[in-house]
Parts: sequence; C-alpha cells; structure tokens
Amino acid sequence: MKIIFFGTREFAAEILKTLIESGEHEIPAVFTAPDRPVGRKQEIQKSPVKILAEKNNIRIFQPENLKNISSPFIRHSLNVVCEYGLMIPKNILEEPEYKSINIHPSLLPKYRGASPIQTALINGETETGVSIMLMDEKMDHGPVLAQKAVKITNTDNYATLAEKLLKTAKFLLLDTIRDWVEGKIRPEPQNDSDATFCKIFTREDGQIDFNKTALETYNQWRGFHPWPGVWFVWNGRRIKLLKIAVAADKKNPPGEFSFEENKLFLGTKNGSLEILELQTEGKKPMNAKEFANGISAFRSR
RNA sequence: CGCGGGGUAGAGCAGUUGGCAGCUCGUCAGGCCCAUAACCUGAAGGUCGCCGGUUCAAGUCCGGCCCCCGCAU
Repeated sequence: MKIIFFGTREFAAEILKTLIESGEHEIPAVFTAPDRPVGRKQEIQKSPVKILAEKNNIRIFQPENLKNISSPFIRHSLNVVCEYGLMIPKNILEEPEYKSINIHPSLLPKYRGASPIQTALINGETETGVSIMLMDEKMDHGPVLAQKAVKITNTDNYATLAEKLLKTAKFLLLDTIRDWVEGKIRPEPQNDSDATFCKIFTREDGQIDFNKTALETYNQWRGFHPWPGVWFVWNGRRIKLLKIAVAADKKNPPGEFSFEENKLFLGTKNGSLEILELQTEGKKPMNAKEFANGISAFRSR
C-alpha cells in the first residue's frame, strides 16, 4: 500500500523505519519539519526522519506550514503521522482512501499533546501506553483504532520509557494498519471528559523547585533525562544533575549540599536526594566525589 | 561573527594589588592493625592549553590562535 509519512524526531524515524522494513508498504513521500539552525555554532541540522528518508531515496517535503498546500499530488491510500510538529489541515487528512492515522505514546484520552512521555513520568504514573487513532482536526482527539498499555517502573526515565513505548508501537503498527484497511476495526471515540493535556517543555522547565519533595524532584528528573535535564543555580553557577536517587532518610535544608561517607546529598522540601553524577556549567560531567574534592567546605575533616 | 563559562599534577579545585605553584582525592613506598577503601609518615607527579607582547619579574596584564562546556532543542 502507498503511504505518505509525516514525522520529525527519532521516535518518528523509528516508526518510518518499521514501515519501510515491513516490505508491505511503499513510501512515495515524507513530510518533515524544516531544517533549523541548532547547536552551539548554529549549524543547520536535518531531522532524523529526513536523514532516514534520504537514505531510502524517498521524496522529502519540508513546508513551513501546510495551510497553502492544496491536495497531495501523489496518489496514495493512507497518511501515517507521528511527531510531525505541524498542524495538518483537514483536506489533507481526509484525502487518502483510508484517511490518516496517528501514533501517540499515551493511553488516550489521557496525555494529549506534545510531551506525553515526559509528563507521565513527572506525574509519577505507573502505567502509560501507545494509542493509534484516526486523525481529525483537533489535536489527539480522533477515535482510537488500537491501544496497548505499558508498565512504568520506578527506575524508568525518558530514554528507557520511550524505548519501551517504541517497541510497543512497532508491535501494534503493521497489524493495526492491516486490520483497519480490511475493515476489521471499529474506531472507538474518545471520552473527551477524561482528557488531559501536556505542554511543550523547554529547558527552563528543568529547573528544580525546592518547594517540592524529593520524590517529585526525582520524577521530574526521570521525565527530563536525558533531555533537557534538571538543574539549579548554585553559587551563581548552573549545576545539572545527571544521575540522582531519592534519599528520604536524609534531611538537608532545601537547596543545600552535604557530603557524608563519600555520598553527596542535596536537600529538598521534604527529604534529600543523593547526587551520583552532576555537571557544573563549563565543566565536564563528574561524580559526587570529584565534585566534593573541589569544594573547600567538604575537604578537611 | 547568536549569548555565556572555562583550560593550573592522574581527577576535582584555589592561586589576593604581577613577587619561590598550592589544597583535597588518587597513585607509589613505609608504618600501625587480626584486618581495611580507615589512621600515621614520607615520596613521585607541572613546558600553569598554544604563540607572541608588556615587565627586573607573568598562572596573574595585553593581542592572536586551539580545544572543552552551559544556554538558546
């Protein structure tokens, strides 16, 4: 079947890869977000989807928006959308025979929006999942075709959870497309009154709030690891926490360090965090002991 | 030329108004101990990122270059 794919980031690129490698589908074109200047030197960076599409000689379209694109000019049967980043107008969504499906890493109607994986972790959820739905003009609103739950362990972070969800998405995708096309699935409308939404995060959202508990901060770290990371300002310098654990029995004052028995602790509103690895602005990542060696207050005994 | 921080012993840091290059950890040797990552004593380990300039004297001041990192995804 001919499918046009819409997507941008790594997760989307893996979904595209699944479609390509299935051998069941042909991808005549890919839509991906425009290349943007990124990085310290403002270098233009291609999206992971674009890189994969180039490798497979797929036609690439990168419009700034889709408002003025009339009808897709390539005959195809289905649109598959995943992490595209731009709104797709209704005429494009409904043009193919089997319409447009979207892969969303949450159990819809929960966690509609841009950051379902991070937000589920930050909220301390123990379960999330993958939903495949038919798209309509509202964000993550259309009827669900398939859904599968995924357990969240208390050591999962963004990277590990995304990996689990990706596996589940890959597992669901091809069968769902097949069943949908063959008319075996009846789309299940979402219950809008149960819907929750999540925002787009920026690096500023990684700032630690010392009015929150150790567990809340740990969940924030899990959601933001490895990107954008959690941090706070200490002695006028930004410190990024790379690896932490909850140390509820310790009671440092909020925002203050202590160093005991080769362990570094940081106080929150309620309980402390053990800091296993951190990075100060302008420095390379270091472990707790290396950091403590450089702090005069922790030196002599 | 997007904004900012930094390069001093193997690691992490200090180094005042230019004036003998230091601290903590680690490493090595010896000691103590039933024993130890603990404790005691001692030692090794540096062209202070590179090049040039100012100066009686530069880690420190000036100019250029290289490299690393944080933020703006």
